[in-house]
Amino acid sequence: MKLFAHFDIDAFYAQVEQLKNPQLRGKPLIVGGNSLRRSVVASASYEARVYGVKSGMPLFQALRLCPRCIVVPPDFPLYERSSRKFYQLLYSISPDLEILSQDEGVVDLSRCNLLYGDPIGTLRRKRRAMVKELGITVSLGMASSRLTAKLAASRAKPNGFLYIPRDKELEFLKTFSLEDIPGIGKKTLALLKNLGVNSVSDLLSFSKDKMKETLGKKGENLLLQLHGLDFSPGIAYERPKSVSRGYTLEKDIHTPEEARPHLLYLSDSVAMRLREEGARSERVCLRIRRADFSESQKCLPLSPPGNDTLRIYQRALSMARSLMTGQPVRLLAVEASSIIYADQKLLFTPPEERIMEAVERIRKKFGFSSIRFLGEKREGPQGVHVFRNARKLF
DNA sequence: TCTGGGGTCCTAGGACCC
DNA sequence: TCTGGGGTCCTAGGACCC
Repeated sequence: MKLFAHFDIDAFYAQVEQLKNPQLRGKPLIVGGNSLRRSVVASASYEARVYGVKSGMPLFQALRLCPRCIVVPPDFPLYERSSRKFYQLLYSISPDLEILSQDEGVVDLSRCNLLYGDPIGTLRRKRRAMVKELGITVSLGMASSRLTAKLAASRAKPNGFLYIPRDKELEFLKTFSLEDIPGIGKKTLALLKNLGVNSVSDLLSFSKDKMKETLGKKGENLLLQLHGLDFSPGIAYERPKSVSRGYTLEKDIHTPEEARPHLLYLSDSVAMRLREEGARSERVCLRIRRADFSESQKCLPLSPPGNDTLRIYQRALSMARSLMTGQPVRLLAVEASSIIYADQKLLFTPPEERIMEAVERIRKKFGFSSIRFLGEKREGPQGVHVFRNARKLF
């Protein structure tokens, strides 16, 4: 029998911050970006959600709803460590595991019949043990399909458990609105409404061919998943296919010259991440977002494939020269894609990489900021100090 | 006071080759 | 003269997710 257990950490970043700093516990907390003016809520504690604060909401708007909310900048390396612990606990349940994000994973229990006589009861206990072990709460949804298990976990939040038996699944799915279904975003929702599909019930009775015709492969897959007919194999872990770094600038810029220090910083961050992963990239892309929120992207091959800061930077700068044509630009992002890992052998090592190996050794010994590229913008868009005066602004 | 950052997957169109 | 058909690769852009 098919059975999936979908684990989802509640308000992940906010909970980790509250675990780190006990003074934040029980308080309305927002984890959010580096700039008060131009960032959004990355995660909000349940105490903050009471005020209507949601992730993705602009920070200034969230603080208007909840002036007594405490804002903490994100500490990604810390969340990374929590994630790894979470993954290990999932893996100990079964290696038939798919990691979906930093705070979500689904275990396929279909082959665990002999191991767990009563999988529902066992997993329920395992969730409680996991909460104790991690020090943060996790919700668990169980069902015979991935999609239903995920929705069950979302319904169980926070700190809950929900199992949907096979014969109750369709009924359960119909209690959700279309926009709650993963894969249905703004655009798809509008398309569906145009077709007269206004509810999950409507969608369930829609023909597969018609879905394929209007929404392509995605629509077809969505329908299969809703009917519990998704047989794609789970994948425990895949190495990243692309690595990118980008940020919104504190102030709009207009020329490639102004972009230079940012591009050098972003290129260096991307290159460092590639080296940490033992990876090289065959393609460098630059993405810009203009003040009107329109975006453009350009890519250039990196031949031979590499992970050195300077060659990535040179390409980013040359693309900036063709992309930036005078309009105000608010975001810059550098991406390395078409990644080759060290175990996929290269014919020879480009000389630039030997320089980077030396840089790496210096940084290891004397710290990251001990060596920097000339003209590089070392800080992100802005420091953290702004939050101390946040309340004065409202 | 407009609207983050880091990813994945899919599609459409053009170039190129036989 | 008046111009095929199919496969593959590359690039740009769009939609979506947490």
